[in-house]
Amino acid sequence: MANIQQVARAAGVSTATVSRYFAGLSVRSHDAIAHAVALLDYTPSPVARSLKSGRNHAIGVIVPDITNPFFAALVKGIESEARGSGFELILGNSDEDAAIESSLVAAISQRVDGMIIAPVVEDDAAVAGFIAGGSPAVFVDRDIVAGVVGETAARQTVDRVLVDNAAGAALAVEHLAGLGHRAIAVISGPLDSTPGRARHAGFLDEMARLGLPMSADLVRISDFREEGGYTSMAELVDLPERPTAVFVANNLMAIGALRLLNDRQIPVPGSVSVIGFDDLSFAPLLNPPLSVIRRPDVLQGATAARLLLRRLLAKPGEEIPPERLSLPVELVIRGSTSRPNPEGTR
Amino acid sequence: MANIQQVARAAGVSTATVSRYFAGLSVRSHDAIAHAVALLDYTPSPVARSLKSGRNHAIGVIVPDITNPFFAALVKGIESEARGSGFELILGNSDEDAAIESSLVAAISQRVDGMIIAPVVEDDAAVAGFIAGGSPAVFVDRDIVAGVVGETAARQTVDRVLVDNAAGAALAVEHLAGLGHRAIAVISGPLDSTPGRARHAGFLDEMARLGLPMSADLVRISDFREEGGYTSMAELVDLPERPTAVFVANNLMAIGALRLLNDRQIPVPGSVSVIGFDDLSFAPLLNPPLSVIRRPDVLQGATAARLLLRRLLAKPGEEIPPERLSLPVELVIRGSTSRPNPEGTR
DNA sequence: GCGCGGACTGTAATCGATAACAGTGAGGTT
DNA sequence: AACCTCACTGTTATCGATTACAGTCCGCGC
Repeated sequence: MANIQQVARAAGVSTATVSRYFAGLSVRSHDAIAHAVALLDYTPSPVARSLKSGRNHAIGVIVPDITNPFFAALVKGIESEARGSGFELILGNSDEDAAIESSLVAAISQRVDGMIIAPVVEDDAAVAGFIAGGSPAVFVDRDIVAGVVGETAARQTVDRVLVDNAAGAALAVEHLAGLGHRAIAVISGPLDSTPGRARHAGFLDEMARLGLPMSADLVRISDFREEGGYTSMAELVDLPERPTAVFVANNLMAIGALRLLNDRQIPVPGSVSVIGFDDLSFAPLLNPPLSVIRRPDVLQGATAARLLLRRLLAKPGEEIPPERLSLPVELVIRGSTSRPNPEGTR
Repeated sequence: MANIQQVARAAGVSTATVSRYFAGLSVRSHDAIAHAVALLDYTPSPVARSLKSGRNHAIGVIVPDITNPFFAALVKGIESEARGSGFELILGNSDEDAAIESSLVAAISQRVDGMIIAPVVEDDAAVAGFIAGGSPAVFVDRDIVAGVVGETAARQTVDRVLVDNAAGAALAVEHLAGLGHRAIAVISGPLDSTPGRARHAGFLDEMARLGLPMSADLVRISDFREEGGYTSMAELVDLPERPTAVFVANNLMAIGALRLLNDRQIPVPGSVSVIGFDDLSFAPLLNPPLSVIRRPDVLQGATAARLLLRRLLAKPGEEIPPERLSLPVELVIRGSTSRPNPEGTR
């Protein structure tokens, strides 16, 4: 690849003039430079530009699992928003592992101008360091909790794009209770994650508000993975008093739960109603079609990207107060939830 | 972030010595430097290193649609392979659009050392330029065809990781024919893509080999998207002589096709058998469970990454002959395929 | 004591671009 | 004619690291 010196020589000007040409300033030798550029197929080196300017024109995106359709949709939303602005995406997949997440953040923090992070846990020193270093970040599905490393810095320059997890969980409980269910179980995600905790709390609060009984047996804390949903559901159906309905706190665990019910040939919703959190494009085609709490996934990514780009494109000195957005969720009723079967639970 | 000068000053040595310290050479002031580095929290700037060395320690990954579970799995495979080697991933989503793909390649080609591309079409000048510039690339699902821009350069330095598309299509036909189907339709992808063409040809060849009748009505050329599968299936079921089985050449179109059948309440496989290409984690849970031709998706990504890294890590001057790997596919029989219903097609 | 080799070190050029600064020359004004 | 202004241009330092080259210093052998 040609460099600016070769172009300058070919056009008979200095490198400064070529640089100005690319900055859009008016230049006497405009045509000669254009000709030399075309001839040599020259593009300014982004690396050299980065070094000089301190800006990378790249944003880091860290997700726990790109094969989870929700995160894929999130990345798609981010991508479409970033592309137009000339920012590249550097992607990291943390595999739901906090240590990997940490090392990913450390590895890319000098190559990006900002990050969008859907964190595994809420306390990550590498993320805190990135933010403390003055770089902007946007948290997806992670609120800022007190007493955590880097909390102070985060309150100032970190935007958050959340969904109303608690309301979603409440919506699910309300729906099931409205159908007549009383013995409602929950398969929750890790409680040290924002969505895990918020959905769990939303579930319990709504159960209490409706005066529904809640036994410890009916509460399973799992891991947001398909296998976790599978084994948790196995534990629930083996209970002496099997629940008539289950709220599963994310999409992968819901798939795992359905798979267990399928394997055991337990009719859904005949014997157990199931409702998940996070929609799936193929949810209507499942057997039975899965009722879910849906959130705007692509939009959540696009919003995160927009908040980040707003900071990155701000004029120096411009103060931008951190945003905390909460996107609405909705109940999508399909075939996996129905009235409880009066003939008993088996 | 501190720079090498500050570290050098703090340790009382020159920048060259600090640089050598990081290169692992033996240095008298080892401890003083280590101390200064820890104190200042210094990490060498990857941008400055890139500029000096000409290597970016990044690989570009371009996929048509990250929300397609196959590509998500592919990226996961690439990611896990790249992480260990200290290479970052720069991701681009082309949205199945050749022009976007082109501009993505152009935008990142100076920021990466190599690319893994799952191309939309087979002829892309930007990709050809990247390769002609001496950078290695790996094609996923795209063979090198004669007469295309950059063909010559590509033959020398481009590895390919394919799957045996034709064999997969033949396997599907064989399965359906074995069940007794004769009127078998196909919903193919774009014929200017390698998998589109190879699966299409594999289908037609096997139909001919088995002596099964083939009418133009039964051949639909679509676009590998869910909506395309939906509309193509609508055309097929409206045919006066409705086929008893359909081979759908990718996963998203298969979902679309199932959705149409679902919407029209056409029993599967009672009225029409359906078999897809590319498995889905939730395929067993669909209604009915979808029979598919399966390929090793994560492995395909990991393999592509390994081939690319092998070139990137090679000693200068080392000649590496280009590989063309074809991974095996397998038939997964589930509930969406059965014997044709003798009572007719409706 | 002198010279030599080996181990380490500092100086300075370099990668490719940008931008502050100091010209340069054409055109207009007095 | 002298001078000023304006629009553009070239020279050069700079971003942060690496590395060729040219030392420096120490211990050892003669």
